[in-house]
Amino acid sequence: MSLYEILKARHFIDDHTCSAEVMAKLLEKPLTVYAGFDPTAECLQAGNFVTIMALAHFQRAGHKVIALVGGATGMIGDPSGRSVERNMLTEEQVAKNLAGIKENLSRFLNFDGRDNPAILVNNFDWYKDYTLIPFLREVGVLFRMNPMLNKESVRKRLNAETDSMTFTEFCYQILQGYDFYHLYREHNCTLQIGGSDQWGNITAGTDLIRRAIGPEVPANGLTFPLVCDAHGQKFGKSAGNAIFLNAEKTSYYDFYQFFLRTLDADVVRYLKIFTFLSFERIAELEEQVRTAPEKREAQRVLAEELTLRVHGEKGLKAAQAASAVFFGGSLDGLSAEELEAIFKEVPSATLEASVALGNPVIDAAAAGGLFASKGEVRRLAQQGALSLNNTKIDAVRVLEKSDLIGGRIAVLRSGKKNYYLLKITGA
RNA sequence: GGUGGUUUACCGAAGUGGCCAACCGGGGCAGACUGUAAAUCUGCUGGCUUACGCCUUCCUUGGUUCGAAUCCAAGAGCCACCA
Repeated sequence: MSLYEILKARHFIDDHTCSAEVMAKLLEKPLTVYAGFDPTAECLQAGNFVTIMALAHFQRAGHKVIALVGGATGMIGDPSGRSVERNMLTEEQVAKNLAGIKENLSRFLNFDGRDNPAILVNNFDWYKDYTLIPFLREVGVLFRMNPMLNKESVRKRLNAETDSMTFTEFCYQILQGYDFYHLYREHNCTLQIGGSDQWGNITAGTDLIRRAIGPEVPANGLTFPLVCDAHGQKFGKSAGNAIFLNAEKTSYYDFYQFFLRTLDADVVRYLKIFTFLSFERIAELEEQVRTAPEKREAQRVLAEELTLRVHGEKGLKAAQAASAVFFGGSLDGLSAEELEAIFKEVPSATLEASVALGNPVIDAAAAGGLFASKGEVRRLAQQGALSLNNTKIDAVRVLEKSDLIGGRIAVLRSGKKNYYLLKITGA
């Protein structure tokens, strides 16, 4: 299978700046290709997976890949929404984020190999000493207002009733366009890939290169569809929070569970996009989704593949152990130590025995700061949503010494899957 | 700089002197049903010693009034058009 066919079959192709035939042909010969990442955090998110996997497919096919981290563009950013505030990242912070992102990427891309290693660049390196007047004289003159204004992202904002656009945001496309040009000159990079929302920024780059070098330069762009779930929600968010690749920000358990909860309607597509599993294996799993959906075998494979790749054997084991307890039901026979290990990432509160014991459980839960307010805990209890050590309790249930496992721990649960640990000292 | 508009809870959006802790929709949380689904139904969604009680809320500050999200004044933010 050619790279183009693979990308097509795995849902990585949305559009390209040339015809499909030309693009397919271009991909047959080794190219240098790049994609950009925002360095706003010290690690990447599940939302970056599509881009990462696309780069990985390119590298596997023998192309040279460049991951560009937008240390400069990230500072001015694309501040959609109301809060125009963008943190000016310090140089140290960018350096730190850069290292974290490289670590994340290295799970998918090969940076070290002797043959065809991927490289990581930071666009701050070529902007930090580029001052305004030279930039305007050398680069600014190559941009025309009309195409800039006609970009969909700009037009939409100009016509919007709210959220008008600042000059800074408007200039974003110039910088991203220049990035491509810079990489073309430095690394002979002739292809930029990105999500379909990057189309305007990518064409800004191809246009700039053509204008600066000439029409014969084969600079091209390729976009992939934005991944959404069957509800139309953007992929990579759980309860409004992004799924991060660092265990400190998203626990092994949450990471694993996020993929385990994939909808039937999405899971096959996700397997194609987010794993390297063969098409035969995916077809098998697809068959299982059809015949035995309640087993959720495809979801399990998806969660295992990704957890293993991102968090390794250890992370996968921890996630599965926690999942077994959370959904297996019983806490019987587990020691306080084991519980602490399994519930390591779960919110916990430490309370004095003198204040906690003999008083309603809901008081302890509220006092520990595990819930927004006491009213909320009471409400949950009244709705029958609260469990103590996996047994439902009501609002007046008092915390007894006999509730403490190992004399110091009680497991509190609200709803089906929200666990909290109450640690009692001095009992 | 000028003119007009706008500002209500997580988001959207009603409310234009008392019946307002504020209709409704979305979102979220929870319960039933389930496959840790989906769909559906139901309840909840400012705080408090659960209280037909109290407290803090409708951009801010001040005012009018027995009484203000609602009226007045000043200010701030945002948007549009014009310069």
